[in-house]
Amino acid sequence: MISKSELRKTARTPTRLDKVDKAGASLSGRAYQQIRDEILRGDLSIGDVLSRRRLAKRLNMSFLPITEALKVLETEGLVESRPRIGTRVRVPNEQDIRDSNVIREALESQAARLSAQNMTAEDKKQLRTSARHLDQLQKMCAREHADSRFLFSVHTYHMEFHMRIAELSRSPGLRRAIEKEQVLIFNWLYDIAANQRTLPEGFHSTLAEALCSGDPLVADTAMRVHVQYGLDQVLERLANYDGGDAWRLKSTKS
Amino acid sequence: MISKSELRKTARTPTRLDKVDKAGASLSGRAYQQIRDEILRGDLSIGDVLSRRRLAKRLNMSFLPITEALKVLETEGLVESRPRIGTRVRVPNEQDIRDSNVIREALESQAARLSAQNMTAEDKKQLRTSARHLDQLQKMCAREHADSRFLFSVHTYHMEFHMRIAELSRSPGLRRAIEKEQVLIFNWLYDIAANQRTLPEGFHSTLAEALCSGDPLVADTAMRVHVQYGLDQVLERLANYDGGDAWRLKSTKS
DNA sequence: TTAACAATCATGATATATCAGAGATAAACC
DNA sequence: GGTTTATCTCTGATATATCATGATTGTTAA
Repeated sequence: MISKSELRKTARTPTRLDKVDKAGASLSGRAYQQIRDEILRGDLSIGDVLSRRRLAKRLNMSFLPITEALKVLETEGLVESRPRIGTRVRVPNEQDIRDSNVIREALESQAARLSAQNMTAEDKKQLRTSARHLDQLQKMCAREHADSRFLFSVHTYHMEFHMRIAELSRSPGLRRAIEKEQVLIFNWLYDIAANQRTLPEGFHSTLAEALCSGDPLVADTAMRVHVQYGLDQVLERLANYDGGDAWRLKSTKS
Repeated sequence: MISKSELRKTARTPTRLDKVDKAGASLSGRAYQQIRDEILRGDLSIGDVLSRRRLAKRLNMSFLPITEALKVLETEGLVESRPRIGTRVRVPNEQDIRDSNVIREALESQAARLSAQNMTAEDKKQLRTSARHLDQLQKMCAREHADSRFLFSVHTYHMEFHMRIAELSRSPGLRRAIEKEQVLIFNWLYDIAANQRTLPEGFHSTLAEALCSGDPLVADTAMRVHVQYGLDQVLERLANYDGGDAWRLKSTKS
């Protein structure tokens, strides 16, 4: 059994929402961070309309910084905008999910290759521990219906596990790319596949072992299996989610 | 021997600079395209300073659309900006090149895998032809000192060859990602390794054959070899290129 | 001659104001 | 009652103006 404090202890790298960056320097940077966080936290869900003016009022700035922030978020694929109509949190279609998974497979298998070559004994020990914890946590999720708060924290832990591997590749650029792609599918998966699917026994431990083997090809293959798993379930759930062309008349809370 | 008209004929997909998109609709979209093209064409080279006001005057618009365009180009990694100091075409360091290559390897090997599975007989035939042409063209470049106009067109042809493979993966998202990464390193490589290095005999034909084999793993490996080749030479040339902290006092032509 | 300093200039960041287009709404017409 | 149309409000897009800050340059004092 794992307590929450223990959970935090293993995840030492603050690699997710809580990066302050130099982006906080400018107003547009702060707006970017704020909106991004709210999307990632789920405060804004898929399809929610983002009014520049309302956001400006809420964040205490003119809507020019907001516009820039949304522009960036749009190029990152987190929101979508149609001229003179509106901006909303992006609603992905099946192809988007598929593509995202293809790219994720490419990037993370590359990270697996590099990590397998670069890991120290200490790295391996930590990764094995994380994997074991994660497997236990997810088994708990599958068994009883945990509250969404707990589900979220497990999801966060899962994400950090993958980001750890990305870091072990020792390629900052690759890490950034993976983080971006993770972020992209983050809210999609989290929103749609809210109740975790059941995973094979020792799902992450197996992956960790493959990485620790030191063989790039083995690591690559294991990661591909890992990423591919469960794509179909997600797609199936997505099918029930519409939100296609309804742009206005949504919850216009922000 | 290959004529230029023949060269065009084989490259049927207009997948590069000349995309008009819906980006041309808005002023900021047009600005984005224009500036991007000029960087890619080499009219603006690495380190060149981009004054928003001058650009605004030159493109006949206020500098707000320019600002948005540069913001997007910045998130794409084509330009870099320091608050209240200036904006310039991005000057990559060694790590940037390395990372870019790692990502490119990941994405393109993935494309190779998928392509190997998806290609029709017709696709294979066309790809083989393109590869043969490309090999011939590059051999010509290596032999005599061709003019930069010709070098550029060969480089373009090379890029289109890779984009063809990206398209054969049948994953629009992957294609987009590859194009973006290609664009990123495009001007770097073109500027720095202006005179082509000599390539192994039948460099691209070998790759094409691997793809046509239909085996994902073979295709993957071949693509990795292809991408990796010559990275060191590029890095060596980059070392001679400084431009580190000199922000102002550059050619302030735009 | 050189080092410190101050004025000036250019830059990006931001605010405010205005514009044009798309949807929604409701009145008017058949 | 159902359909059309006019208007009204919302949106993002753009222009202009102003601000704070870093860079440059010219001046002055040692």
